[in-house]
Order: sequence, then C-alpha cells, then structure tokens
Amino acid sequence: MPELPEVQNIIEDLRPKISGKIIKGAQILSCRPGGNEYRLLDLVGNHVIRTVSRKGKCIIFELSEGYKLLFHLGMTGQLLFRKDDGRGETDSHTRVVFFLDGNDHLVFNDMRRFGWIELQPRETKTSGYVGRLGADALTIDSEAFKRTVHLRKRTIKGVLLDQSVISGIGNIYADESLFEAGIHPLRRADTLTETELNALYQAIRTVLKKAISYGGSTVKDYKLPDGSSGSFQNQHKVYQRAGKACLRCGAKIIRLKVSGRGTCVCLKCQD
DNA sequence: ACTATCCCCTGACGGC
DNA sequence: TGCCGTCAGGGGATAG
Repeated sequence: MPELPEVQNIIEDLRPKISGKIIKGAQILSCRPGGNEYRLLDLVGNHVIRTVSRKGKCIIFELSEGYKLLFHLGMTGQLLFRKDDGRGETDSHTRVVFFLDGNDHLVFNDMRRFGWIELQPRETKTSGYVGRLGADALTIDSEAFKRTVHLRKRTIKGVLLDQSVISGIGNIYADESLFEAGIHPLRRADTLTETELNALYQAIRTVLKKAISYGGSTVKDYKLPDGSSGSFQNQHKVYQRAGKACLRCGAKIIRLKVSGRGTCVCLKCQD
C-alpha cells in the first residue's frame, strides 16, 4: 500500500518528467458506481503542471491558474508515466488516463478502487482530505511530535495511523517504526516516557528515510511511475513476518489486531 | 476524544 | 475444478 516512502518516490520520479507539461485532457475508463471524484476531470484541459509535491500520502499537482489536482492511491493505486511508443498502456484496472503534451501519458490504475482523484478549482480553501491532514511525518519537528502524541489517550499505533495527527504513516511503517523504537503498539500514547517519545521520533525518521532510499516497499501492487518496484519489503523487520524469528532476538514474531489493523510485534523487543 | 463496527472493492487463498 | 467464505486494509460514516 502506498505510504509516505512510496508516495515520495512517485513524486520524485514524476517531477522531472511532467513539470511544465500541459494536461491536454483526461479519459475516464471506469470509476466507482456513484462516485463523483472524477466529475471535474473535464476541467483539466490545457492546464500546465507547475509543481509536483505531496502531503502525507496525498499527491498534489499545482496547476496553472491556481488549480490543484490531488491523488490518493488508497491500497492499490498506481500512477504510471508512459511515453506514447505504441505499447498498450492501460489494463483492466486503469481508471483514468491523462494526456500530456508530447504524447506522454499519465495512467491511474487502481485494482481495488480505494484511491481517488480530485480537481480543486482556484480559490478553493484547503479543506477536505488535505485540510484535515496533520503535519507530515518527515516534516514535523521533535517537540511538536512529542507534544501532540503525548496528548493522546489511544494506543500509540492508533495515533500513528491517524492521518489527522501525523500524516504519511500507514500499517507497514507504523509496525516497523514501533519495532525500531522498541515500543509495543498497544501502549497508550500518553504513557510513553520522554525517552520513548524521542526514540519513536527518531525511529520514524530512520525507517521512512531508509524506505525512501530503497524505493519504498512493493508488497503487492505498488510500482514507481516508470514501472519498477521498490525493495524495502526485503528490509522489513516485523511487517508480514508473523511466526518467523525476530531478526534482533530470535523470539517468534506474533500477530495481533490494533485499531482494526493486522499488527506484527516482537514481545521481547517491544514493551 | 476515542472505540468499535461496517462499508467500499477485488484478488488470493483455504476448505471441502 | 470450482464454489464459497474469509481476509487484506485507507479512509469515511455512524453508533456508542
């Protein structure tokens, strides 16, 4: 599932390829029944892509005249850049194709349809999903992180997954960061000590930055815009390793459910 | 403010 | 082989 490191790789891959390009049009191949997220796509004609950025897991294109094009990849979304070289560039999961100048294409695939696209007209105040997002997990400073986390009475994993508190961390990196910091996912956030909060803050940065440098985690469907896969899945210490030996201490990794999500933990390393 | 639960969706997988 | 139930999970909605 695309989380912060995957989305960061996507925008870094896309930025030099599409910055300054004109979106000439979009073709909607299929959208969710009753969904209205693609309704505004026909407004895209002839807007220039000024910047490519992200906040949390949300990809943000700033277009000319103040428009913004937002993408959320959900569980299985892909944003692929294709040169028009005659090869088939769509498949049965393609939802939208954007046509850029120079016959380049941007293809949005989403097998499970949890992703969405939204075009925000100019003057739209930041609201909706992006407006509700908390500080980005790689941007937030140590003091702000500790302050906001320490206020919460929920489980620490629940806090990390809550995009309105800190944005960008999903199930993979919540588990990996908590393991790295030696903290049990069911700990109440407000019981974490200063030392533990510092460790967690650093663990998140370490894990996310390392994951970015590995191209992200390709667990099932994630691909970079050039079609390549990430390799951080080979570096996972706990995620999807239930029943296997902890790489640090050898104890068996167990699986539980926290905040409705499958959670892998080493009871010996995390408390 | 927080938890629990359901829903969306499709492919993989296990049981029979 | 094939049918059927279950699971996976980001985020929204709703009830408690």
